[in-house]
Amino acid sequence: MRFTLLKKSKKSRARLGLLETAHGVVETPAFVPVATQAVIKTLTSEEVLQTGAQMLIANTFHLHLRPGEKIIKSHGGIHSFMNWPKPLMTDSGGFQVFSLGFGKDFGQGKILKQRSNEKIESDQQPKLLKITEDGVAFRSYIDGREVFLGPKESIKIQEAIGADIIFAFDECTSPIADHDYTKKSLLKTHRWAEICLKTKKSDQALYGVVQGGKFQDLREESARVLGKMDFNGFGIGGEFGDDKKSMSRMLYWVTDVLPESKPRHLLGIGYIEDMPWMAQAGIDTFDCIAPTHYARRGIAFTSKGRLDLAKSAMLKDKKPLDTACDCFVCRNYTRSYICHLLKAWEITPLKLLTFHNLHYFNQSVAQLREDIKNGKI
RNA sequence: GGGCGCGUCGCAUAGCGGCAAUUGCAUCUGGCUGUAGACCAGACGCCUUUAUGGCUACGGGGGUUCGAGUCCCUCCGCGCCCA
Repeated sequence: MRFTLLKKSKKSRARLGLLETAHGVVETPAFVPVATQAVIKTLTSEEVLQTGAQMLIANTFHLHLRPGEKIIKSHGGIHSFMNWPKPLMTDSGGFQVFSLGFGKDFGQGKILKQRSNEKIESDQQPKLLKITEDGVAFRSYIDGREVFLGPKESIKIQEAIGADIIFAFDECTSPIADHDYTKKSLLKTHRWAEICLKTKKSDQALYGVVQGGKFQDLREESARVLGKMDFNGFGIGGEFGDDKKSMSRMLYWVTDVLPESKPRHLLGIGYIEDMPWMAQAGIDTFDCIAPTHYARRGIAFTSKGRLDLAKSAMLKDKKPLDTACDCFVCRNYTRSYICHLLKAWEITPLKLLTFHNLHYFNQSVAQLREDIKNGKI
């Protein structure tokens, strides 16, 4: 993989770049749709291409559980398995340490939505999994068997899956973890990072993952320590504060320290309205489940905000999802029709909404690239 | 004409003497940011000083009982069977 910086903004840390991989070039900043189980739910790979997607991210933990990396390897890798010709990333499973661990225990996402008195303190363990020095003992949600994933295991699985860019196995920490817990977790993530680098034999690009939660000293330490390691790029993960300002500030701490020449991927963040400040903080790629996830809940993202197509009022609305959008869904279908299909419990509206949302997200980043090119950002 | 069965929140269901009353659908309102979830949570008789509060409620009327959606009588409506 090669990363080329085409332009650096004079107004901010925003940058325009090219990420070249064996499966093609990604123009950055780029949005990366989430294909957890080697599919963008409801769409074929051909349709995903038509949304303007440049790169997808699949998930090591989920693909390891099902169908297992051997099956994928037997197809010659994930690209041919899912018939996706363009670049691919795999997430390491580090997020599942959180989402199936403390995230589940406390019903919390990685963005603190409401203050609570609950705290995760040093040496505390989640209920459903066990975090040790060597990795994490998960329990499969499919058959209940124990599944162990550590830095070595994750890398070996990711090599078998065969994405262009893979991530180091990390622990994504919770917004309610205290400084002590976050620091210990961070040091372990750093030790795991070394093991990942040592384990990898393939020529895939490997990104280290910066952690450190909401704590400036830890974020900076993480960026500094990982930044000196021989990674091809960096993921920025973990919790992201409790409002957009603190999220943005947190990114500056990190991009201040990370080597400028290497690509940065912000893990799991990216509503439309987040894109500009993320780019301004120096983020090159980012993934987010929002467009696909919300689509299956009947929500369209539009230039006027979110639109809930399940609301009965939509049944009489003959406008397209977004009057400013030129995707095939907006050219050919009305809100009324999509509302009808949702109420009739048909599966097609989930596809139409997924397509539109992805198209809209990809259009928005394309516009962002234009804005950087034209010096607006 | 005779026999039997059934009428409970928009629809469908539970209930077999302590009930403003189960569940599903529908409806409404929230939530969702490296995806286990076409998901999750809440509301859904009316009123208010939102309360271990008041009122009105299980087809209509009457009765038994401290207490009835639940038992009895009767009427109305619906269904099935026999003539």
